Amino acid sequence: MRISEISEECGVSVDTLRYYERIGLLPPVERKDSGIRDYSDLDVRRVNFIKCMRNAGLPVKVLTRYYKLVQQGDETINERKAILVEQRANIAAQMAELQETLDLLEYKINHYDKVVLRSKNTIGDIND
Amino acid sequence: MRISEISEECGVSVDTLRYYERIGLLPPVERKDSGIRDYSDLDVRRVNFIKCMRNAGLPVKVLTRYYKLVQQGDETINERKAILVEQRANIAAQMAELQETLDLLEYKINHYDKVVLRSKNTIGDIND
DNA sequence: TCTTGACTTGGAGTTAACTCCAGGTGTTAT
DNA sequence: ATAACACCTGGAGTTAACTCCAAGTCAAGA
Repeated sequence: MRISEISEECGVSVDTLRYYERIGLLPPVERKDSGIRDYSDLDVRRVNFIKCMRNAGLPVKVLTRYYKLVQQGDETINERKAILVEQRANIAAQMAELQETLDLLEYKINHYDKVVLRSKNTIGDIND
Repeated sequence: MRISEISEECGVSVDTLRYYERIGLLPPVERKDSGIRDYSDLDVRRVNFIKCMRNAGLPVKVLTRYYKLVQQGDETINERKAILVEQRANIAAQMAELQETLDLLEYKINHYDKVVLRSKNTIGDIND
């Protein structure tokens, strides 16, 4: 699979794919004789996973560390799991914060609705 | 209120407060005769709001635009509300993505648990 | 064969949002 | 009055994560 294809399939730019490889987040990708990258199905799965994690804001560094451990084999299973557990906690915390913000926005939007309604009859208040 | 106080109270660094003022996210703050900033209660509320929104990832630019509109008065109420509504949608979408990531992490962590258990009796599998 | 388009590399540039610094001024406690 | 400390400014530096570029190579169709 050529780079443009995996890029398309995973929704990650070709520049980003090469960048990930450069920094070691992706392993050195197989090449054809001509030197052109030839991504495997495993690569596709990995890129998809990375994309999902990046979407949630996991730092590239964390993912890189994770895959370094994967590469080191079974001794690192506990450490790997610890990373995932930690990131799960981070995301849960982040969701709680988003919910707070959402509530505040809800309140504000609601407030605007009231002001807009009121100002049809009386003089509008300033609100911020 | 001095800058270190509002910084403490809102959990925003003094550098960031001055930075926000420089870029127009905060209005020019009142000064004492000596030139030292003197934040008002309104400023505190605004900084708290900004902090909450920044926490949720709202870009500084969006917040700046919002406050420019606030400053322009009541004609901009609909536009302001539209910004809030849009951001609410963004956050909701973001939460959905986080949930997906959370589910995937849950699955993986669970998978690790199984592998760890299994490897107590048999030979451990590679997992990634 | 020639052109077109996708691929390669190393390195430089970009963006957001801070964060830090040097050099200077003001305020307060002893 | 002098030391210590918080404040001021303009500007430079930092970090993450890309994104773009120039100059060159390779493969496939007219």
